[in-house]
Amino acid sequence: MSETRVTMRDVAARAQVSLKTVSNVVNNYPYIKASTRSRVEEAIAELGFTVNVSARNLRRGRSGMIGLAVPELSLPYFAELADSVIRAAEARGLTVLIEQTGAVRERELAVLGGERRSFTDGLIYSPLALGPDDVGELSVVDYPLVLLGERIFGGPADHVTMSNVEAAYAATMHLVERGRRRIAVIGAHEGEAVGSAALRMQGYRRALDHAGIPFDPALVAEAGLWHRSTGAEAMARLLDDRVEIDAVFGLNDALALGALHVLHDRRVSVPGQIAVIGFDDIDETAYSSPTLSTVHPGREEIARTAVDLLLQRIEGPGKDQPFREVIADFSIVERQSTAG
Amino acid sequence: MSETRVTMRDVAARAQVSLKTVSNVVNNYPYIKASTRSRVEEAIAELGFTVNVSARNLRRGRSGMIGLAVPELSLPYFAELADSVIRAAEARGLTVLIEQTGAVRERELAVLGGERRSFTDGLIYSPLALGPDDVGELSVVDYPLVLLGERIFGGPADHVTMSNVEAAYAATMHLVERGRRRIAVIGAHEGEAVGSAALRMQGYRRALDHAGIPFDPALVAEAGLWHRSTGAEAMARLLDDRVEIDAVFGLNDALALGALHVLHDRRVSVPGQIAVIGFDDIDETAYSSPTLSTVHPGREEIARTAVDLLLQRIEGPGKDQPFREVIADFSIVERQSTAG
DNA sequence: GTGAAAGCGCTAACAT
DNA sequence: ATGTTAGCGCTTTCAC
Repeated sequence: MSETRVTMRDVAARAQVSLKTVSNVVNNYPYIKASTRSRVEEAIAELGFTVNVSARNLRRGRSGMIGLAVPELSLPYFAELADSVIRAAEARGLTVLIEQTGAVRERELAVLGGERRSFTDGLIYSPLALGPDDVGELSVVDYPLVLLGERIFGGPADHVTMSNVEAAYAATMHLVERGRRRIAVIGAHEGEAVGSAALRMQGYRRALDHAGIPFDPALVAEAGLWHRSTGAEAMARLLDDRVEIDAVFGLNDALALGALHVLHDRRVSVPGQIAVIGFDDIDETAYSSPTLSTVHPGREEIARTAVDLLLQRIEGPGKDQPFREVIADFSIVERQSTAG
Repeated sequence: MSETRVTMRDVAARAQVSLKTVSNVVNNYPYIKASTRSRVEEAIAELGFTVNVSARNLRRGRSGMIGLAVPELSLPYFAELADSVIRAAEARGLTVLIEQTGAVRERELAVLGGERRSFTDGLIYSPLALGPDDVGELSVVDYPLVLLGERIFGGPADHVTMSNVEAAYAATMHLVERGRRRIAVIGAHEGEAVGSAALRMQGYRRALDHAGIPFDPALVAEAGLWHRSTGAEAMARLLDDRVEIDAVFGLNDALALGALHVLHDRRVSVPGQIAVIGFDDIDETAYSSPTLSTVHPGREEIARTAVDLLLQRIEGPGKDQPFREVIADFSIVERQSTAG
């Protein structure tokens, strides 16, 4: 069934050339006589040769593969991010190896020292459970690393993030400008100083301040995990507590979609009685009922930038530069849930 | 910044043992004196040694890595499938390399002969654009391969699929049993003989036959791509054409969710006026408004089975067995969209 | 229980 | 424009 693998040596013998010439052809070395090249290509085709990438990697000391560590692919934001990273990497000739951490601190740390780091040229790392206390773990890292997200700032690595505070400010102002004053927020993490939750809350409060609306703690609903289910639960709690509300800001889309679901269930009209805005602009927001206004975080740009920074650390001119922090652009996408 | 890599040779020198002994320790070879082992482990820790996987792979002729080719991670079904496959593979000590084909025939074929096949021990392959005519391409494959889905039956590879016809029959009967007679179906692919669309349509028609309901072509809406947007368009077309409808069967959840969206927009009550059922049981169906009844296809089981079959082809007792076809169980999940 | 030697398939350096 | 040589880091016989 499985014949022994065809090697370059076989191709060389068949094409009556040296090993090196075959290698040159395979690697598109430019200076090869056309006749030689075609003879080699013929032999390759006839024998069905493909390079052994393990051998190539060993020799080159590089694998052309980068890791992407995300919490979970079943969270749409990360699935879409992975999609974008794979495309961006492909455009640069890199292959992406996805690792799921489950947003568990232990597993997030394990990824940093895992065996996979030895056959990956670098890592794009999107932690959800790590915090500033873990910066130490990052500084022992001796391979190219790009951080994504807002868990760790000023860490010993390149960092791509978005302007969370400004974006949350803009989202809140979007509601304020439409006459809303009792704006609930879903997804807060009490006592947390870093992370998307804290930053987005900051933007929310800043907008209220700016608009002269007093901050009311009763309007803040916690949600540890940012899933549809927790968003739904938080929304239900707010309604059950009979808090007066005319708008909801979900700190991510999943939360907002969960909230939307509960509002629909309870026959609360959106945006009539309560306007809703989310954050992330996942695909689904364009097809919910009603469609969800949200913050578009520039996912593609983030992915592209992360890959580029990593590539520069791997080989490029950025190899020894000080660590850089890139902040991606955002925009507000207005849909039905805040219309009118 | 980057010191030269620590190799087994360095560890051996430090621990005063031979290369082989270090290798034995790293690979958990059982017969090593405890004192030797701990000395080696100490040296490994002190030097921060990790095995070079490229070298190991080259030597072993295996990488411990399997490919998973899917259309797109941004399609929730495939994101969730990828999640499941990664978990199942991890449990067997395998790493998964995801490849996106974009559901483009050309790219689906390219994956089969791609360079990545040379550092992957096998492939789990979920084509969307291929058909029976492409079976030939599969038979030249000389590595372990497991097919997923319903594009290719009786092909030269192991195959994991679900009982599409029976599941679609059950979904349709679910509507019939709730008194629905004018059941529209969204997502048909005209003139296609294989694939999920054709099989699910078959189940639909069989259920109508069984219930003595005449088949009405006016109730069949095409949708080439199974996205929310195409589902929404198809639903809008049906409504605009004023076809009499009391239920909708979306051939997948995305289509059904798109339809749900349009119904909500047009103030059609679900399930009051029109009941809706989908297919796939993606996470989102539990949080739409209303929640969506659907077919649960046993995603976890499919993933686990696929990994197991592949592993058997790679190393196990199944290496030279005839090709197997495994059909996973399904179940109907009743939610609000068909309740009452 | 441990060591010595060979070589997996490829590419980089240095010829020619 | 092509060939020769050496060796990437590891595992695998086969000795001892």
